[in-house]
Parts: sequence; structure tokens; C-alpha cells
Amino acid sequence: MTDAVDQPRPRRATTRLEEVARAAGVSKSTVSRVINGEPYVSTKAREAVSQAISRLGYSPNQAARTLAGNRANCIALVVSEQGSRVLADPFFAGVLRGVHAELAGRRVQLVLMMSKEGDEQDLVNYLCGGHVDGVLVISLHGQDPLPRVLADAGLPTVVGGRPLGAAGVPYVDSDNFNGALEAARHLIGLGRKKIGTIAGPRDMAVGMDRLAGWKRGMSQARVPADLVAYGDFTPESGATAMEELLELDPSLDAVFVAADIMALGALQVLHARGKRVPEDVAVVGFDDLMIASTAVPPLTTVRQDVERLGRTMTWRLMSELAGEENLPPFLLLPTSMVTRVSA
Amino acid sequence: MTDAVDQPRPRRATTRLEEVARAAGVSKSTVSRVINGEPYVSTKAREAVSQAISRLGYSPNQAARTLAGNRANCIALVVSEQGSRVLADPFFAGVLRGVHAELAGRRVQLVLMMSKEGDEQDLVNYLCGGHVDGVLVISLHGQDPLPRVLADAGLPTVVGGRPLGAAGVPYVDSDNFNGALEAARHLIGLGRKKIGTIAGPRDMAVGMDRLAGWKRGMSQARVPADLVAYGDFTPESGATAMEELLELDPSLDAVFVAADIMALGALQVLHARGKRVPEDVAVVGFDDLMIASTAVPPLTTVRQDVERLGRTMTWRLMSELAGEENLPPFLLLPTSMVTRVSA
DNA sequence: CTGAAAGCGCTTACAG
DNA sequence: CTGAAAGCGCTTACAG
Repeated sequence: MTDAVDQPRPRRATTRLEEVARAAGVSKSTVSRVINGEPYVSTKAREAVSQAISRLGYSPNQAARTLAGNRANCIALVVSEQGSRVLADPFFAGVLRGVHAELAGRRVQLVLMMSKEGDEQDLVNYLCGGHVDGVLVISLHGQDPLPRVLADAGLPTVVGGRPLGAAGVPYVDSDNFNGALEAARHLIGLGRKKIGTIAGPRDMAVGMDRLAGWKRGMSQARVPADLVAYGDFTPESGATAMEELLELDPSLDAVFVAADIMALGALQVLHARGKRVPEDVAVVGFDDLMIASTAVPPLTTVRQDVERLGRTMTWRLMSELAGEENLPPFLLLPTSMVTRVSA
Repeated sequence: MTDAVDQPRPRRATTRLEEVARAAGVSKSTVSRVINGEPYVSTKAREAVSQAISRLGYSPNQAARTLAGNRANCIALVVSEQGSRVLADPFFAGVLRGVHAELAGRRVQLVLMMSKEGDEQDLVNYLCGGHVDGVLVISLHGQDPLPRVLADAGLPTVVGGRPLGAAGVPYVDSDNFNGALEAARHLIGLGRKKIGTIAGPRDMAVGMDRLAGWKRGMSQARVPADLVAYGDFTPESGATAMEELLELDPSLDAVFVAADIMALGALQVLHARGKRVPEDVAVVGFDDLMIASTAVPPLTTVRQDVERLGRTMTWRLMSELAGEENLPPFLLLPTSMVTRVSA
């Protein structure tokens, strides 16, 4: 049970606030005020403290700050274990980079947690136990009530991707609907007549929204939208779905694949079936992963800015923590078509 | 400067150890002992406490534990910003998954930090300030002295990938040398005569070791090893390097690419030049990323188990923190050839 | 603008 | 095996 860190190591010799106070010739209170950027400190005191801090290489003890200040100076990024395997690594890494970029300069640490099937209660206990000031949640599946639970507990929470099971909790998402709509238009503009789609999972908002956008684009142009197969954001599922579509309609001449990673599998099947891309079948992906540009042929795709998603989530959360009001309940980030060779 | 979390929010109403003690009819000391799995507690007391804990949904305040116990129950994963962009996302995500898997069940949190050019001192101050019990470092470049500095400060540190600038600091790495050697043998076994390589950066151990392994494999078979071009673990650099090799020797009939991600670029160039893979040119990659199997043609590659790398690093660090002795100074994880179509 | 003092919620010798 | 008490290093009213 308690595997933690067993060894009772000796107290590390680190400079404390008291020593800074002594060196600067002021009280601990004043040092604390300087550290926390409070306004009512004389310039003289402020400078003396700053100098002492850098001379002594002082770094405040976070545990003490948290305990005394009732503020963790720390936010959590929660990823559903399942999700991290599926929605794929590039997504996760991109969000993480954005979160970090936005956190830079703020004195806030990021704790990473993965929610495992069965551990939910522990996770909620921990998060609501005052260890973090707020939570960022990504890779939600189905009707996962986690964000709802956290928000109800009064913990500021921002979700990445529209949460299906937690309406009302603030979220940031790429504009999947319009991105997919644009993809459909692009294909239609190319003069394609038999346009299919490989959609994402039916229990994820990202799957639903991209499918809905594609359907809207098709219906706006009065093109039938009945060539639909589903995948789960893996290349294998993309391959299988492509085979299904080809079976449904061998004369299909275009396909919108709701994720680049599935498009890879689809391209492989088209290649194996002797279909030339884009001559016989035009293909549009979604995401614009690094691999889209090196696919054979280079993949035309709908770009979403995952790093910006991470930045925006973090900004939204930090704004709330700073007490800002009238924050938007959700934010939709624009996508853009990247035209390469496949369509 | 102090952007932190501004709002002085009301103290969250959370159960404390004292309430658990009262509910269980014992002292705070005894509750603490149960929580920390100490031996000298009567079964009766232990059970009463356990029940009270789960009934009250108690979760210990980590800040208080850290402050009182001089133990952070927290380790840091430090990624060099530059590295995270280059050595690529799948690597990072895989390591992270392994770290988390190994941490599961231990009461240790993971704090993620990215080291930025210029921030080194802040980072070192923070890490050495007692906020974490140990550090995992990945994606090191060149002669980065960070691990050396941390280790010298007495902070248990484990590096992922052989650290060039910090000899003596414990590390875990894939056996890049032997993996590359095997790749060379595979190509030679196929009867190829003009075998080139696209190596990784010259300032990274992973680049050096894979190049050295390939050279050894070539020299063991008395095949000249002079067809070498360098890339930086991006598809673009792989493409450029492939062009260089083709220029060096148009009759080249095989290439070992030191990373799948570069192999993607190389395949693209071969395709554009009308070279059939594997008929005209056999290609072997390294890593076995998800995209290797969906490359056109599916890529034969040297598999490294990145998740296991993360697990092993974590195990090594936690073992040290637990006071275990005679731990290995470094660990090399085996790689394996995955034969697909490209070679 | 500044300082003395209380208190955050735990752990840890110490005494029993 | 158990409990009372001190103390970890900060922040925060409070009084000046």
C-alpha cells in the first residue's frame, strides 16, 4: 500500500525565507510580500529582498506555501488512460506543449494524472483534496461524468474537446463541425460525385461533430450522404472502414477520413486495390499530423491546432482561477484546409 | 512575475487527519502510522482507522505531508523543450505511459517540467529545493550537464538515453548499438551490396550509437561502410539525406534509416525517383512507431520498447529512493527486428 | 509600508 | 503498541 518513498532522507540544506529576511534586513512578512508581488512594499525593501534572493539562490518551499496559503500553485492534467492510447500520441503531446507554453512565466506546476478504469474515486478524492487549484481534462470517452463531478465539487475545470457527459462544464474544442464541412465542400468542388466518409467513434464528440459537419456539407450541395463507415482512430480501423466503403460502392471517387491516422490505413487499402489517389479516389484527412505531409501521396487534410488547444484550455482555467468573470462557457478554435496531393 | 493563482479562495472543506482519529477513537499518531503502513499498529486500531478513512473519504493533504515529512512524494519528469519537438511525440508519449504504469500503486505524483534554454538555473533551483524526491530526465541534447548538476546536488536522477554530458549518472537506454548492428546484418543477409545509412544527429547518443552499430555490422561482414548521410529525426531531413545518398551512389540498393520518422521522408524520395522498395532499394527503419506498419510499403524496422524504457527508468529511480543498494549504473533494453515488406 | 504571531495539516522523535 | 507535543516553512490577518 505504501510504496511511496521509503527512505527517511536527511533534511536537505536549503535556504529558507527567514535567512533571506535576515540577509535583506527585513521581516519574513516583507519577504513574503515581495515574493508574492504584493503592492505595498517600499522600493528599497523590494530591492534588498530581490538581491538577497538571487544571491542566496532561494527558491520558496512549495509545500509550505500550499499549506499556509491554501493554494496549491499547481494544476492537474487528467488524461483517460484509454483515451491516451487511442486519440493517439501526437494529440496528447501537442496539447501538453500548449499547456506548458501557457504556464510558462506563471508559477504553477503541472501534475499529470491518468484516470484508470476503477480508480475514479481515488482520483476524485485526490483532485478535490486541495492538492490542485484546477483541472484540465482531455481524451474523454462516452458519457464520462468526471468533469461534472469535479465542477460540482467546486473545482475549476476545463475540458479539451466537447464533453458529452458533462454539459455546462467549460470546454475548448477545435471547430470539428466546420472543418468537416469544409472538407466536404472541397471534395464537391473537385467535381467528385460519390463521396464517402470514414467517421470516428460514435461515442466521442469529435467523431460525432466531424460526421455531422460532413453531412451538412453534403446536404447543402444536395449530394447524398449515405456512404459512411466507422473507425476508432487507428490505422487498422481506417483500413477496414475503407474496405467497407469500397464494398458499399465500388465506384466511390472520394472519401473524407475523420483522422489522418485512419487515412493512413485507408491509403494503404486504396493502394492495394489499385486505386490511384487522387486520380481514382480523392482523400481528405483531419488533424494535419506530421505524418500527413509524408504520406504517399501527401495528404490533403483539415488542420487543427492542437497546441493552441492546450494553450487556450490553460488560459481559460488560469483566468478563472484569477477570479475573472464573464468567461466564455466554451471556445471553438478555427480549422483550416491544407491542400496537398491526395485531394 | 507572480501570476500564480491570484484569487484567495476559501479554504476547501475537506476532512482532516484529526477527524479520522476522532472517528476511529485513536490518536493522530496512530492514524498517521496506518496511512504510512508502519508496522507497530494493532490490527484493531488499523481496521478502525481504515474504516474511518474510507467512510469519510479522507485523502491526506500532500502539502502537509511533504512539509512535515521532508519528502515530496513526487518525482519530476524533465524534458528538454527542444528535444520534445525533435525526438518526436511518440517517443515522449510512450515514455510517459511507462512512467505512469510503474508509478501506479505507489503514492507518488508526477510533475512534468520542460527545460527551456535560459531557464536552467530556475529549473535546478526548483528541483533541488526539495519539491521532488527524484528526477527523470529525457531528450537530452549534446553535452547537457543537467543530470550531472542534479546528481551532484544529491538529488537521485535517472536519465533516459545515454547522457553524453553526464557520465556516471544512472541511465536506461535501448540497445541502439545492437539494434543497428542487427539491421545491417539483415540487409547483408538479403544479399544487398551497396548499403547506406541515414544517421541521426551527431551530437546525440542515440544518433552515435545507431551509426556505430551499423558500422560494426558492415565491417564484420567486410562490407564498406562509407555511404553515410545525416538527418535530425524529421521526415524532411530523411528526405534530404536520401537524396544525398542517391547522389553519392546511384546504384545503392539498401539503406538503414536510424529512425522511422526519417524513413518516411526517405520512402517518399525513393518513390519520387522511381525506385521500387524493396526490389530496387531495401529500407530498414528504427523505433517501430505506429506509422511503420502503415507506411507504403510497410516498413521493416528495429523495434524499441519505449514504454518499457519509461517503466525501467521509474523502477530504477524508485528503487534508489527506497534505499536499495547495488543498483546497476545503467540498463540496456533489448531491441528486435520487425520484418515487414520494405526489407 | 512593516513586523510579531498564529496557524495551515501533517510526521516524528520521545516517553510511556 | 500508543499518545502528547514540537516543528516543518510558509501566508495572513492584525496592529501599528
